[in-house]
Amino acid sequence: MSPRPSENKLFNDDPSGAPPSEAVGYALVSLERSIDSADGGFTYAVPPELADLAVGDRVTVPLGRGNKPTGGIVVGLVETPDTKIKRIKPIQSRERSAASLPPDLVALAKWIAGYYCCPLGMTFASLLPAAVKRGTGAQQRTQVRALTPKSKPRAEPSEGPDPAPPKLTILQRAVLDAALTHQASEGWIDPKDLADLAGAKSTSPIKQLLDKGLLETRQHERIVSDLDLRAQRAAPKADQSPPQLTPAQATAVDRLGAALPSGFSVHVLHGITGSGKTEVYLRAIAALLTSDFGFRNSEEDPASDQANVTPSPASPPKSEIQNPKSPPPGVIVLVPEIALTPQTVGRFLARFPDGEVAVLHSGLTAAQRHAQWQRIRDGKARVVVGARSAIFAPLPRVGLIIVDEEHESSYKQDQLPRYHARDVAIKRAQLSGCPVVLGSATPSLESAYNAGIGGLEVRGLGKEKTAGAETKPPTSKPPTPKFHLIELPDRVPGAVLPKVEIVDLAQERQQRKGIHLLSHRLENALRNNLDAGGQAILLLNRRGYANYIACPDHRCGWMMRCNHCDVTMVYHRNAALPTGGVVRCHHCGAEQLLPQICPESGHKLTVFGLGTQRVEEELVRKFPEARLARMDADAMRTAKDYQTTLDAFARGDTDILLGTQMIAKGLDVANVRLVGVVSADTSLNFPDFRASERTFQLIAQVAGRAGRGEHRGSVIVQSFNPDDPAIQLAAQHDYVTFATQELKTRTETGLPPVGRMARIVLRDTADLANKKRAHQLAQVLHQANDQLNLGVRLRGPSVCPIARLADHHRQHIELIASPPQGATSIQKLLTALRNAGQLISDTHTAIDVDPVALL
DNA sequence: AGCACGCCGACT
DNA sequence: GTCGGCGTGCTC
Repeated sequence: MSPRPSENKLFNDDPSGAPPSEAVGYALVSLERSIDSADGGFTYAVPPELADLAVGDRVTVPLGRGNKPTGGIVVGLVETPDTKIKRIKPIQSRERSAASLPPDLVALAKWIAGYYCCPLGMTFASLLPAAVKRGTGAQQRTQVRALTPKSKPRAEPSEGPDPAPPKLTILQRAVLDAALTHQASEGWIDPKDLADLAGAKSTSPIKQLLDKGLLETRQHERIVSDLDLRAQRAAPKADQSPPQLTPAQATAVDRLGAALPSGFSVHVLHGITGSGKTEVYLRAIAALLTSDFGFRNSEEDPASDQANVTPSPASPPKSEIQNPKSPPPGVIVLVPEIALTPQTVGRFLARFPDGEVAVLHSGLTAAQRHAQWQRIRDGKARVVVGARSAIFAPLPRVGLIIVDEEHESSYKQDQLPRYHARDVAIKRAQLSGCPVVLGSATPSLESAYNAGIGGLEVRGLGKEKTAGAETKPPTSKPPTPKFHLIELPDRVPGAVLPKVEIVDLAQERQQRKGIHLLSHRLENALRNNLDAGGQAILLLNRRGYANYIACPDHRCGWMMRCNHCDVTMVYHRNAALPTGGVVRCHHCGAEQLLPQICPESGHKLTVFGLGTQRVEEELVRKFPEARLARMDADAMRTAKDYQTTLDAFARGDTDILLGTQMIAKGLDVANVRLVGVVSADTSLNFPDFRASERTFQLIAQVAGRAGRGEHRGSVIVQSFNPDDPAIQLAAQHDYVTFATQELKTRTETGLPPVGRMARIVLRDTADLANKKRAHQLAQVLHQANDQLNLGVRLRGPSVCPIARLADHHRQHIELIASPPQGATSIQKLLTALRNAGQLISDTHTAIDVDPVALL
């Protein structure tokens, strides 16, 4: 094949700047550059040979003086371009169709770019894996199939008509039969596979058949990848059949089953730890896969009012994504990255056919990711299990979305685009007209609020309708919870909630000399548990040995801080070093040897505070015979370490597993009878309005690891604040009371989820210039806020809780909006400034809508 | 993001 | 007198 000449001509003959006369239309192309234009892209002329260009196609266009070839996504097609555009260049070429995006993902990207204040091109960069763009691992393969007269009638003039079948050897006959058999089910096949199928040792009989004109070939793109999901399939257990459902599970499955054909809806699945949420997911997925109901969009548009999801003006008309001849629906299952273990994936693989499941996570190689992506896009894999970015899985049609452990803050991306996968999931479900399930034992307060947990009256549909300009026709609906609540209040039969005990560390310290990170109570419980042959989990949400290195002289008061950040350095022990260890900054990674004396007063330095290393040391001292494993970011270098450690623990080869929050999720080991929280205060003392919520979640989640077998589990929580409601209520397994109280506080303070929030962080190596810019921006924000009469509360600029990070001084401005129109007013304010070019997210400016971290 | 234009210091 | 520093602004 020779290159099409017209392409080159279009690209070259452009001296006058006039659009080529042969343009058949114009396309709005979002470029893979950080260009933030209001309409989302640049206009290019569509050359005749690309007359069938569609939204979602990936194209190469000339950009700038040098007409540098630049990649982009077609986000719109128009007949006549905007007259304000001086010059319109033609699209250079279209990329392979395998790298194009389904139209619903284009609509989703537009929403994300608008809502999270991120240039559309960057949003696409995050949506479309680089491996897919580059075509990593793609190889052209020759495939064959039997040539039947129907499939390709071809005149063979040299041989003339062949009424009699040519003579075939036995092997050739076998190959042809195999090809015909295969063709009935699958079609094309690799020559090597066909030879294997026919029992031939080489492909030479295939060549013979090709020469005889009985087989035909084609070139087919295939992605070479060594990811074999079958290897991850869960080991066959004794009970291969799905377990009997509890009544609550059965009700949950029924309700989700009823929702499947009914368009968009949101369901909060609040199921305590061990209540069998995963089984509910599996049943709902099975129901979806076997269903044959038609495509249906939601009649109303409730997503527009949900706490974190507001419609963008770019929301497509329903007809744009409606497709009368829909492919069979698939499902996306989001799981926190940390929980994406072979065990988790194995449960899905064990229940659904190998070929139907695809897995997406950060550990895949580029070629593996590409291969998974393509299987999803081609409709081969209908069950997608993956971490945050799997919400962008290119399923031809989405019929169900599940967000497991929806409260997990790791669903929020901390780089551009700063999206929250849970909220994107809700938006995608709305665009696809399908249900979304948010599952958790400790739902985020956002979900609790929207589902009516805690008895708060959610601002209903009616009220918000009156607020914005782009509202829907008024409804007479009374204010009702926007999300449906499904509860699994009991553990599956045989499992009982553990008993939780709180140990007052202040009291302990009075009664006992010396430094003990493990209280008497916890120590005794560990001893008894060991003697009884039980396993234990110890949680401490802090790495290292000690997090303060300070001068013991109170008059001096020197404390070791990072040279580049405004935080204290953490001591990490390393016996191999002459100083006994290093000090490390957990924010910028700076590291140096542990200093011995105070640089100010010359006293010998002391270390205090606690970390996993120090607990490990104490455990070794107090339980020398116990088999101990430490699991934190320092001890786990690779994903494999993590797996090995977990496997050993699951096998019972480890008595005590000590670790940071990475051990709090998903671990399901029957023999864990004791869980200890070494310090509940680390998360409680965080300068963040969500500190209580995080503490409750952490304790409840880790407590859920205990007593999953026949023995009732026990949990010991150590704290200097034993009376704190978050700790008390977690100990009582009382999520609803906690949520009720916390939502009351949030209502009083106007904080999320009742109010809405965005945060702008400005950073610069020059402190003064940074402050100045922050004040200017705040002023502009105030002006626009007053002019548009939006009523957004503006706080700051003020110094961030971490005032300096990696040599950059940091200022922030907080935007808070209260209901009823809070949902939209922040976005209106940000969009107004963005379109006026006064708010650009760049290296100095980070805009975080619905922030989860406020440091 | 690139890449160019543009206006001020140390060099052949 | 130039080479080149990276500040500012534009790309359909």
